[in-house]
Amino acid sequence: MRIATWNVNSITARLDRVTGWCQVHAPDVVALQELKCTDDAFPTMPIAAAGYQVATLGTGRWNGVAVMSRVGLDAITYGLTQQPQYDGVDEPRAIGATCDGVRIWSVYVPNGREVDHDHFAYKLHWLAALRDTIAAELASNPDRPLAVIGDFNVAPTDDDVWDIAKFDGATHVTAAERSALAQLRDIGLVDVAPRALKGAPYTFWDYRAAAFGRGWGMRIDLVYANAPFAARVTDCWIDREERKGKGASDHAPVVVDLNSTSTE
DNA sequence: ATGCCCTATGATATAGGA
Repeated sequence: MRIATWNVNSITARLDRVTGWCQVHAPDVVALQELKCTDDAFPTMPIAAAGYQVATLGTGRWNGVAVMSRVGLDAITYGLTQQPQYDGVDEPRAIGATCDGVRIWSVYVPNGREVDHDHFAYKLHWLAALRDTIAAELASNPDRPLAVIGDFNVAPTDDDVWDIAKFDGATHVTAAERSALAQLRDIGLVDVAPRALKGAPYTFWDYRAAAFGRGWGMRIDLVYANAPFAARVTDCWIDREERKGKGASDHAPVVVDLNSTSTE
């Protein structure tokens, strides 16, 4: 079973890239982030033509998440339990679905903007709500494979950015954000380490300053898996090829391959 | 080395990205 996560930075702008990538790599499940469109505007028909059912949560120009699946799409959950609002708005940043017995959460964690910004406090609250939501699912269904995948907007370690000295005082690398990730791991999730096909294992390169060509990347798109999921992982890798060329998202897909349970 | 930004919007600038 092949599962991918990809911040596409607009599904309508990236539609041909997404369907083309699916043709080449044949994922069974794809978690999308930053749809930047409403549910009504989501290109459901082209995605269906590519062979995928899809569950979406999108409200417009910002945020938006989805799960695409060609192996079933059940028990869809929209948003987190007690998800905090930002500026009075329930933002579309999390969607859960069960695909062939595997529980998948596609998440787009708030950016935080600046450490002294309201958005940063919102980011930490949002991560706490994510922890609580997933902890409840793990408690009620401990043997079911589960993974939270998506754009976490946190680099877990200093090695996950191209130059930690450049991040002094910046978001994405603070102790508070990394502590929130640690609390997520404490409920029984592990960070499934991706294999870089070339260079460092980054998943994001800013559009500005030719960051990709310079290797100025970050690993912020993560696979957080429970033990039953992690036990089935045969490979995890980052498709940096997809970051190249005109019309690329600023994030590369992260792919995780699982073995089958048919021999059990 | 895959190049000095990209996207959506009540657009002709702006917010947001990280």
